[in-house]
Amino acid sequence: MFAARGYSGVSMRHISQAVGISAAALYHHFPDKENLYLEAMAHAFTDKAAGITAALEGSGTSLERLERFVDSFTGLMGDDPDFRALLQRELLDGDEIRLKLVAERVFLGPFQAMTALAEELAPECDPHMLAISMAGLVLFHFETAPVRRFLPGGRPEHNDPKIIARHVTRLLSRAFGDG
Amino acid sequence: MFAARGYSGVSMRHISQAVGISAAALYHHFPDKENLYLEAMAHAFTDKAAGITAALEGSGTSLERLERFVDSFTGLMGDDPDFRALLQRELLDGDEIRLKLVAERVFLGPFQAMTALAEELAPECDPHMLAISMAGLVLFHFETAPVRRFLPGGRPEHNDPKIIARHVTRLLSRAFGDG
DNA sequence: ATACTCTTACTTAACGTTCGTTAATGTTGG
DNA sequence: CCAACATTAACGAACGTTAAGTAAGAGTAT
Repeated sequence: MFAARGYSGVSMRHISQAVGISAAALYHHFPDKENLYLEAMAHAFTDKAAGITAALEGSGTSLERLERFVDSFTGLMGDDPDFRALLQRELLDGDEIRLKLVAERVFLGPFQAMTALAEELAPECDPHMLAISMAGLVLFHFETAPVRRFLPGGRPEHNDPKIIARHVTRLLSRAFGDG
Repeated sequence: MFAARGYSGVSMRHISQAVGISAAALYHHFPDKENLYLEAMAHAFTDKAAGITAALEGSGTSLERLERFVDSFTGLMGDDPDFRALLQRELLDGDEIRLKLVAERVFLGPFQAMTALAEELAPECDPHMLAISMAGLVLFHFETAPVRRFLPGGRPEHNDPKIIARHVTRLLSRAFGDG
């Protein structure tokens, strides 16, 4: 619900109704709405990054690991749209404390592996920026899904994680493959 | 205010206080909150795309136009953070009608020019997907600004539109520059 | 086995605040 | 004088939250 409607778009009564208990009963389990939200986020974000990091840290050439990363990342975003929405809402609404927490607890591991891969792929490039570019290249295709259908050339298959992965892999391979 | 806090995070009384009139007076100018929001959006989105389209449709080689597009797009996002935030909020919260309206009124022009450029750059590539990739490559650097400072290698200059533009241009040139 | 308490999980009812919105009423410049 | 623009006051609904009470189960002494 937070993924779909945002923090202030979901009331305690909405949640209670969805769970099947009274609104007051929620306060038996969570001290207040903010803590409920934080625990929901912590639950949604737990173990999401493990697969990504594993794909990046496995064996193989840098191009093979790049392809595995893109496959793993697109797969994650395709499988869990709520995770992606929560993430992007947090980027818009999260205060300093929450963003720092998410950065350290969720992003740090995979991001370090991504920068390491970035340095292998393009040593003359800023690894931080290249890592961000790789992630954005994937994420934006999911982020724009609801509007792309109204843009010329938009087809349902463009929302298929496999198709997105192939496109992104090809693009990045062209840039860094024959380095 | 809608860019910073979202639709349900801003009340009519908040707006009235910011404008310096009573909440009731707002209803002299707008029939209700939703229409006020829609007019605010329409205002924020007006003429935003003209510069992008111009950059894409000018003269020069495809690589030159690519560079001009990236410069123009990063400049726009750097100059008007509210526009970017509203755009991303709309992608999260916008219903079908609103998204279709934004797609046709704001995105269609530049997106068509982007797909045309994409076809020149990489005829064997899906132009729709490549256009999205070009946009995402730029936007994600702005979107992640608040969290990148907590990630390794993050430096303030990474938020500089010029630096972002140079990075993205180089990346895309590597992919499509040498045929 | 019965009666007792204690804890856990829940209920209904209500608190005070804020929400979007409307009604009725000034104020004011052309 | 009148249309435009503002005001104050209030409406009912929804908000987050709290208080007080209840039903069910576990553990334990009698």
